[in-house]
Amino acid sequence: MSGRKQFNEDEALEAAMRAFWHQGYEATSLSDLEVATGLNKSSLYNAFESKEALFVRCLERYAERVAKPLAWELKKPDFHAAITGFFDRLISRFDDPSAPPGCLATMAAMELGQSAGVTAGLVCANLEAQHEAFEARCRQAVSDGHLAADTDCGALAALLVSISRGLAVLNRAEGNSALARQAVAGLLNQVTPAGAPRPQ
Amino acid sequence: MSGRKQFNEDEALEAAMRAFWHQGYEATSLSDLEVATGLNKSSLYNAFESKEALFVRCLERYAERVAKPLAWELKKPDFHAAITGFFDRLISRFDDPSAPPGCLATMAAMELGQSAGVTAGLVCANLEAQHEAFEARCRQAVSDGHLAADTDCGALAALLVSISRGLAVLNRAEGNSALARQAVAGLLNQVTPAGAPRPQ
DNA sequence: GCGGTATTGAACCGATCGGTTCAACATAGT
DNA sequence: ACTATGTTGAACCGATCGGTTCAATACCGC
Repeated sequence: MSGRKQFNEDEALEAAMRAFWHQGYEATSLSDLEVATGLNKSSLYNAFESKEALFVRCLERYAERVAKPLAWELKKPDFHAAITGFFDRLISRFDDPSAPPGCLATMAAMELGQSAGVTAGLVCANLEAQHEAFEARCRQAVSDGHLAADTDCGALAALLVSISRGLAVLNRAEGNSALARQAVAGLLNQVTPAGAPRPQ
Repeated sequence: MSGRKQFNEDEALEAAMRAFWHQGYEATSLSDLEVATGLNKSSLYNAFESKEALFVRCLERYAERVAKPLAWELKKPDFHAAITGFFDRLISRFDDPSAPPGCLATMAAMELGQSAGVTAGLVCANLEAQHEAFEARCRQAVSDGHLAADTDCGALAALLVSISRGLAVLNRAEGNSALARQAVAGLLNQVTPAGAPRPQ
């Protein structure tokens, strides 16, 4: 009941998430996490069971605090505005110098691959969630008349997932958002041209 | 002059490349490389200067032996066939169980980020090369009348780069090519519908 | 067989890894 | 002030890391 209760778990998680986001899972050592969180190794081990367990918490936090707000853009009633909003917001995160480059979930996907374990499962679930969000939005666009009735929503959604992950790769590699910006421009030209319903 | 000359450098490089491709740069230890190449640690250090130098050689080999043949598909005279050929061939590599999942260059891009060093430069150069190859092909399609005259070829090329890297992420994460296949189908539906010249 | 060389195995280096333990410490409630 | 509790620092564990060295070995051309 009594005793000291300081040390904000939320702040620690945020700091750890950013550390992992900067350097990847393996490259981030417990020492790095100590520095990032300002916590002692013992405290870290005490609060979170292990490095992997901490990383899982960080991935969950990332999905909740970073990925989900992006998906909110898809709620816009106009399909073109929704897609534009999503990718514009993604690009502006790339431009934010306070945000680490790339995407934590994408880094984890490449690093951990399909290795057994909780993390790999989370990575796949994250991918699936993004796919379903896009697919649901595309289906809505079809019933709204913003997309042709015969649109393969699953395929289009997979394409959008692929693009968003590819953008993260581009941003991670070159550090700026130049190429990613071009890619988004290309996307908006080709896939969802302004003026809503696609011809033909 | 005389002496022994066995130990095929080409085979060693191939094996090392596949090892890096499977596990990433950091996660592949010298011991792993010993097992993969069948060479002694001393031999590796003797033939290639260091682990990083070996990795650079592997990246160069990857660009030459894996990436370049993919780009050859772009030489097909019909634009739609060229793009289809590129991505179909990429997908079939994902289906090849003898090929490691994902893409070595993309893994390196995520892992090494924009960290200083030779490798980071190579990764960016690789990205730029792919972008230029796509852009040149798009320009040709414009002059062939396969793409609208006002097409932003740089943007479209960046989009295609982004998609191809995103596909590697998808394949890496889920191990199969299901989602990647869907994404390519979406791409072919939206960006380069069969029947050549895009409407409008 | 002989000489010379490519290759090997093994030992070793300092450093770091994730994980664990525990005594010392600081603090908030009583 | 006392005590219970959260936190800290430091030492330690076994293991592995990339890198280096060197004597022993296997093999080729002669």
